[in-house]
Amino acid sequence: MYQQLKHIDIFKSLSNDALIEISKHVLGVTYPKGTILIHADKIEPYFYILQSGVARAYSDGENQQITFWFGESGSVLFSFNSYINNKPGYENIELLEDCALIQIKLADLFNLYHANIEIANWGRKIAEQELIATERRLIDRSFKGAAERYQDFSNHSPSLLKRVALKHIASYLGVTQVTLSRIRGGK
Amino acid sequence: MYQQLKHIDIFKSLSNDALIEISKHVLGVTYPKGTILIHADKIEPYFYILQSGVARAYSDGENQQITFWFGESGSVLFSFNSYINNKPGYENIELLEDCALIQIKLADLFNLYHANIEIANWGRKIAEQELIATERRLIDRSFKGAAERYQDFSNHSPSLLKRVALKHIASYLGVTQVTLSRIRGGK
DNA sequence: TTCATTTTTTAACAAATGTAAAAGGTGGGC
DNA sequence: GCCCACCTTTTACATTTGTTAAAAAATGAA
Repeated sequence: MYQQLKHIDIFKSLSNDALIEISKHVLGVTYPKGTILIHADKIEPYFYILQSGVARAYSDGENQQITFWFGESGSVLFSFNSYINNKPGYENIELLEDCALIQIKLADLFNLYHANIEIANWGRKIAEQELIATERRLIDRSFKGAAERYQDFSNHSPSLLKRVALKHIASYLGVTQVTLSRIRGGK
Repeated sequence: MYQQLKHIDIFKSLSNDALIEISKHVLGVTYPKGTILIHADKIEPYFYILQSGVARAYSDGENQQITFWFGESGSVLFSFNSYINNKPGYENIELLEDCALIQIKLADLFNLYHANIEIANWGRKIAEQELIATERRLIDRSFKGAAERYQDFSNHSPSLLKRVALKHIASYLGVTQVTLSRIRGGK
């Protein structure tokens, strides 16, 4: 397992010693397209790193589903509220393709955080990177119109644009599917 | 300084030993209303904890300012991109009242993160809490209408509603001042 | 292929929000 | 107290986006 982790981007900042510690607790898993890996309103005990495939996080509203996150190879994938507050989360995570993932129990990860200072700081940086990306998206919702957000998305994530249904991209961008269709049609 | 930190909420999860370590590097400071404590496009070298007063973070657009964060007593206050990536940030932070703050150099804080595992995990939790709050706001922008976002804001932050100019609250909620005025008028 | 299902686009209309300008309100400094 | 600057509300109109429904296009399984 150690040999495998070594080549994954997110682990590249770690020393060999730290990586060996982590590798004792991880498992490679695969799930088919359509799997709901994380369920809303449940405490989900695993943390995943996506190695191949695409996933989305969404919440259910009264008459709509809002997709608010996409993951591709290299993304970390977990129930925010389970991970952070040990409480049931608000998001479902669905695999949009067959996926290969690295799996680690939250309990094991927390033990590592409290036993190994290098891993604790690695975990800190993961949260910080997610934070800055999320805040940028929030700000963009105010500054940029829907058309510009769509352009940015196509520029930064051309592969998601090809692989993910437009209805999911529409809600990710904060518009209805009809509006996204209008934007794409250039009207 | 240690005696002072002891009574601040954000430090309450720390052991005495860790708090003593931190207290060696912090300084209590005060700044008047109107001070721009953090400047966009600069690497800002300090991390602050707000003890009294109110602050806002905003970015400048072409013909508007977007406020995307408010801080009250207990909030942490720093340039995200300086702190996380050691690069110039995108936000200005303005004090909306006279403020008392605890100040610590980022360089010192990072040294503490790498020297003390308890402080490293404390820093991890700070980022995680900001992350979950920011993601919730992003999701609420899709699920809730402007009127409901305003209601939530008044319920959760009645004191901000009293102390902060409505034009700042409007952009925080993602609407124009005219729309906010309409919502408040019940129309 | 063909059929059934799902996704995407289009259309017509309704609702929400934005823009610009004016009027009213508020508070600080002289 | 008065004036000035700034903040908030109001009005009228323009624009964007949403809603609903239907048609067209794409997808996938037998």
